[in-house]
Amino acid sequence: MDTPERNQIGTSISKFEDSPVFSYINNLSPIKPVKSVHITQTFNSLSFSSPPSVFTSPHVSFHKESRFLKGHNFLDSSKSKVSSDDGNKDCTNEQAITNAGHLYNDSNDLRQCTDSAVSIEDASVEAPCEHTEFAIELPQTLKYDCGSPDCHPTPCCDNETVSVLILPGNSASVVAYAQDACENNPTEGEVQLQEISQVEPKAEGAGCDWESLISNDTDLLIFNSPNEPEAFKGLIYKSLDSTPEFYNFPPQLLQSSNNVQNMQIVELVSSSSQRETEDHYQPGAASDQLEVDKTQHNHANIALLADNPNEKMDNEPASTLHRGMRRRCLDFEMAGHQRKNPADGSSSGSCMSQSGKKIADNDKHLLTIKRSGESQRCILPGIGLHLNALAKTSKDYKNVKPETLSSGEQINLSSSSSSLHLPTTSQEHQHPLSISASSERDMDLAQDGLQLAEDGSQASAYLVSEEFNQNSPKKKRRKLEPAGEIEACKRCNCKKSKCLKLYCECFAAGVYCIEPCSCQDCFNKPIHEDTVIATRKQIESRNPLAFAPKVIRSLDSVPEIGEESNKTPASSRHKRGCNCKKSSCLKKYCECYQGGVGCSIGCRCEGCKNAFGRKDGSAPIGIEAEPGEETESCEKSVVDKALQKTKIQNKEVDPDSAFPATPLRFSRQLVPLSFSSKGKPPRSSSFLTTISSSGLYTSQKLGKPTILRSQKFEKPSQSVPDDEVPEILHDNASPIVKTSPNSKRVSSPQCDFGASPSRRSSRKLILQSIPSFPSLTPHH
DNA sequence: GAGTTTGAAACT
DNA sequence: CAGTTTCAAACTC
Repeated sequence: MDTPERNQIGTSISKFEDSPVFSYINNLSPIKPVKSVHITQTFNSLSFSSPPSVFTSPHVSFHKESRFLKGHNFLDSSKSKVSSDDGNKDCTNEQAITNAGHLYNDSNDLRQCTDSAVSIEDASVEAPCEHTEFAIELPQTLKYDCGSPDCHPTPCCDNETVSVLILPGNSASVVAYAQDACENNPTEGEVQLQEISQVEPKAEGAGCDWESLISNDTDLLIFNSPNEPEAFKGLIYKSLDSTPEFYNFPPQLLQSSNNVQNMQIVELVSSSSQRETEDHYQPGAASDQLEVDKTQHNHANIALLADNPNEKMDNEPASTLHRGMRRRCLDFEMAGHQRKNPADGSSSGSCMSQSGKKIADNDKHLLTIKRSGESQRCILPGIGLHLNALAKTSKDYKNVKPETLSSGEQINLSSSSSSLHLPTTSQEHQHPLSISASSERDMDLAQDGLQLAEDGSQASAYLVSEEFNQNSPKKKRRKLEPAGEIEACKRCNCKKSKCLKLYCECFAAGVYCIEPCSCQDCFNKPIHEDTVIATRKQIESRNPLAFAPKVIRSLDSVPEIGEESNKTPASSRHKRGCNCKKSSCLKKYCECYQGGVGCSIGCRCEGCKNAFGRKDGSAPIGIEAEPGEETESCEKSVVDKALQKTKIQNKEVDPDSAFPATPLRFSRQLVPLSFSSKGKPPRSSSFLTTISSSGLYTSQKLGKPTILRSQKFEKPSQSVPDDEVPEILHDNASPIVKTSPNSKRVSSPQCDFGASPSRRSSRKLILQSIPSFPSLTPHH
């Protein structure tokens, strides 16, 4: 009860407190609001803390991603469930999505959000695995400004709130619920139904998976109290400022969540604006209302998206997090009850309507989140969606996209082109089936979700879009997004591999091919999910690390999402090492170079001149350090820049110097976590976090987080490159200053990681006098 | 945009 | 494990 949350939450909480649920939660609540921590940090901590459970393949960076994925999942799930027609919803969805995707990017997102001024009032979701009902309530106000007339000018973002709703549950329950609502309130109910219908298909199966996923993923805050009918499945409080809290949930809770049939939800944010919205919003009432109201008023806020407190939060009281309330249905039958409940008169109707709205809102929240991410868009270029995530996300995205599109912010979502792709909200609505399908995926998504989120920005979007497309032909294909995103969307151009081999960047990255792909006879699509998975498994059977990120970064690298999180430890290396003979490791032909890492002993390259670090151990040329630091995504961006520079500079000077440090940063923000399996940054945008492919797939279909986890765990190596680290790290560890031929001094990437940003700054220092090869390098 | 180069992936 | 082939990205023009 005493939880700090209250303080933060403020008034909203008070209501909440009144509710038994609240008290219950409090009792349980392990959750503690995390305050100060930056979101990015949170992620980091989170992600790092746990190995990339999601992926089989070891990805160092994944940890972070994984969590994001979860977030996505939630979002997705919510989306799926909620397809909202309302433009408002769209907005929310967008936000939510953005949020999810941008956990890392928080700062950016927040900024954007503020700009966008999206406010999400509430989201209450009920997800029933069994019965869980997913009611998302959105206050009318939710509509925030997206441009919809209804929307309040108040910028949600300002208030910031990003709320993410996670809905696990079976869609069925939701549907029923909707139906009830319809009965009660035909108009509202219909709308809801529509939305719900979309969701329905998935829901049932998914719900359970979700839970498991969520629980597994841990990152998610979900927990259910089986006992309580209405028990919250999960509440997450989070102050925007403090992102991290999510993870704070006690394990117990998490576990409990597994048991729980219901899903949880979450989220959100809140800001004064939200509150305002809430105020506007008046819950219909009725039995359900309580829940709804709670949700509305007391939104469970999830810090998931937490934005950088610095940026946005500061403005906002932040404190408030909406609480997501979920009803829980102990029994499937219960679900039916719930359905009835909603149906119950006004309440149901109102609830329904509300719920429906809420759902939509939830999505919106997601969207809103995305918005925040918008800023990120650009940044995010790389978010890669894993197939798993994609599947889910796609669905979710679908929902979201539309909304986002409506808001227009979506477009921004960078790379997330996915969002862009998102065709339109309409699609979502149109394709309930897809949603159902998504449900499974969603489950998986929970795991992958993080990735999605990360990748999400870009890849995910793509994937999603694809899925949507495939799944729902009806749907309007993704609205093209802003041109900017398109870049991120770049994909493969496979002609003979059917995109089922590692030749295919998409496949290798664990994502489905998307429209942007120019591939022929592509099987790497959700439609061929089975094939993809089977193929993937085969490949993994041969090489368990086949889908692991090619560039392994030392744990140190774990950077905070925020700023330096990107910093890759100096130890970062290419998984297998390159075998370059003619490119001197100075071109993207070289995977090491492409990945922004120096060549290591493991490389068999000839005439290595890798600017990031030579095989011989010679210190990488100044530039190196930076690139290494960045995540793959970042790397790509960095690399690209570096390459460009190198091209320019190299012509004159050694390529080594070519890489600029700055780009990395930039990229980082965009895609902090992600790193493509290949490390193919090339695509710039796609940094999908590589999720272990296996994990993804498994998660997708199976929706069994556990399995995935196990898999993931199996591959320790990926998770931590410690092995590699030693040499490199050591080198890096010591802040080595390298001078680029250009005369720039560069600290080794490691330095960046380990070191504070200050180092970076130091990098820029130019030391012409210093020999290109720093004696510093410990290596021979 | 076509053609070439390159090196990873896949195959033997 | 080594050698060869296939493949698609990266690169050049």
